[in-house]
Amino acid sequence: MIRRPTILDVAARAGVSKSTVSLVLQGSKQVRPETRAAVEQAMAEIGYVYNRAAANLRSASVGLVGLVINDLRNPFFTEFATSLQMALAAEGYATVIANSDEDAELQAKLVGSMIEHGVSALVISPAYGGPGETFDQLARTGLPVMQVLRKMDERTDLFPFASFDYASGSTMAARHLMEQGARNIAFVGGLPGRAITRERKSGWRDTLKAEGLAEVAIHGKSSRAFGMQAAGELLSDHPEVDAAICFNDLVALGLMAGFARAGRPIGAEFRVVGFDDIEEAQQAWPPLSSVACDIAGFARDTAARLLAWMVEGQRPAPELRSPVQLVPRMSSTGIPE
Amino acid sequence: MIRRPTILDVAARAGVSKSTVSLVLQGSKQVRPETRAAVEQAMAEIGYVYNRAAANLRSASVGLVGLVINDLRNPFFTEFATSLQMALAAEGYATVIANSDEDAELQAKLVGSMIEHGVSALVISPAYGGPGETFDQLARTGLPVMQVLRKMDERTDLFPFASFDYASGSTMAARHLMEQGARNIAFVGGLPGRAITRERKSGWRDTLKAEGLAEVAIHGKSSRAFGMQAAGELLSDHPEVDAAICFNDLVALGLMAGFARAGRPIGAEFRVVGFDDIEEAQQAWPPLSSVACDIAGFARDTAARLLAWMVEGQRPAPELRSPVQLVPRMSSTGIPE
DNA sequence: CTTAGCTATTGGATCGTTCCAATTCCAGTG
DNA sequence: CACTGGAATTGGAACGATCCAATAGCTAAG
Repeated sequence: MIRRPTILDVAARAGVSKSTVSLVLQGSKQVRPETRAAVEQAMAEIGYVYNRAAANLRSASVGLVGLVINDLRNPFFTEFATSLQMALAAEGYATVIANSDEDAELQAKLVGSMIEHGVSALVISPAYGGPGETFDQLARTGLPVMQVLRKMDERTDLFPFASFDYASGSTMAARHLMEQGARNIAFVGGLPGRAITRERKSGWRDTLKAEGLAEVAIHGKSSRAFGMQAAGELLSDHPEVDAAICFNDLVALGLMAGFARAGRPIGAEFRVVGFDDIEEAQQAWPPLSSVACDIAGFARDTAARLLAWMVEGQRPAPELRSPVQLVPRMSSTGIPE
Repeated sequence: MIRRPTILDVAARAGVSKSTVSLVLQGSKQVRPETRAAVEQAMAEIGYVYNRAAANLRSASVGLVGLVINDLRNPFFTEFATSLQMALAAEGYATVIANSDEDAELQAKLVGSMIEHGVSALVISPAYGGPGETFDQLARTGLPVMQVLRKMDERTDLFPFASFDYASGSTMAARHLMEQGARNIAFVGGLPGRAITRERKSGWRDTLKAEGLAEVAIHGKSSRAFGMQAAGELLSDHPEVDAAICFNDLVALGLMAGFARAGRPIGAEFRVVGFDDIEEAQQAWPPLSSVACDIAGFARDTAARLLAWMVEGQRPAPELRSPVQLVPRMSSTGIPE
């Protein structure tokens, strides 16, 4: 295979110096329009492709942002990842998306690989567990790093954290269910002890406590399969429960599928609210009420904050909470749309 | 911010030359164990991080593979992307995942950006339309490029293509539905004219033709929303239809939701088969029959083929088809599991 | 006609690695 | 003790861009 052409080849062909070609590449307005045109034509003719590695070697910044996600298969995270990528692309930054698959070791490798590739910032929704030293090391690089949607369980204060105001969402969901007439509201899903589980439960717990109601909570993985399993558990062990707030929409959808399987309708008899308001929520039957997190907007905000940090050195506040919104649908109101 | 340490700093600290440090980095067994240890300690002490950009500048290969996906939000593609990433990670390659969001222009930009970043190979599930010259240019780079799951609509023969044997899957689905007693089988979803739509329809069409049955096809976007809409259309305009093969599981799930909304049960009265067998298919209610594509296995095969190409220069066959399998579930058999 | 003051262009040094040929080291041999 | 040969180590060139200070080209003023 032949050598890829360099700016020297372009320069020779266009009859200018390499420096001029470099200026053209950088879009400097120093160069005369005719010269620029000649250079551009030469580039097109010999099929020149920019070598970013070489450029970065000399001039620090790479215009590359790393994104490490604990579970890219979860549509909520997929949506975040793609939205962030687009927001950053609009500003001329490329994004490297990687999936740690909840594997802390893999996560450490991915982060390392990204740093080696010279990312100028990192956004991470961390996997739990694993050596916290990964993060110490990361902090020592001085790179802008934001943890989003999930706080790491060690060294939580190393990097600014941005997420949603889940606690209010939880309160809204509980109040809404009680207004609809529900009395025994269970909480389903979420691994116990995790910060995010605590947050998403807190409003529910406070509301129930204020009313002196019993608290039924079934914890587990945040998957559709678990929701289905929990449905069985609720139906057999807690027949008095007449509503559920689910850790996320996947659990809620699984729960609804479980009820459907048992021939029990969702809506007026048993009310369900989820978290995240993924696209599927409104297309399920019955449509699923959910605490909506404007994830695309959140991704844009994250991009803006990250850019402010990278470009102007403006480190964001240590903790940021974006507002959430309850979207009532048939699964909690019983009213078809 | 202070300068990142280089191998020169490491060398100074360890009391060796930069060349020795470089050898250690490359894991050469030329260096004496004691020397290696000293170098490694020095690296740890001053917090050295490898600069891949500089390394790549000198020695072509980057160990970076680009992956461009037309719709990363589709769980099928998400699964493929994450599986491919893991398969490549196991071989020491990093993967850059990008989502073109069916935007050919964005796709061109992403491909360009990846080449600039020096990927040593590219896997692409192309968006439709857009300037075919992007691909000509890509072909001219001589990089190993594989198109997967979808053929680009121009210059289809530029790069090897790997996908599933959808035509057989379609035949299996049609035969299965007829064995279950269905007579009027509709095809729902898929944009008309697209190669993949043709493939997924072909077996259905042939089977119906052989039996002299009428063909009802409703084409449209491959989304849950479209499936829901199509359900209404089927119920009002084609009451004789008693089964449907859907372009993919998302459409099928939308269709089932639409039927549920109308109070029409899925299973014995109306049978549905989807394509892709996404995780949700078995967790939906009723569980969705689907033509299963072992996407994780496919991703592994793709990784292996790509590596053979990259490392040994072994270009894969121009067209590869992985086998598919029909997974009958309640949505087509009517039998609860 | 010279020259100041621009603008447009240029050559050389530089970034942090790898590669290569050359050198040093050292134990073993005659 | 000189010499040999292999292992371990080394210095310098190279990769392809950017950056900077210097220079060439040009216009308008003196």
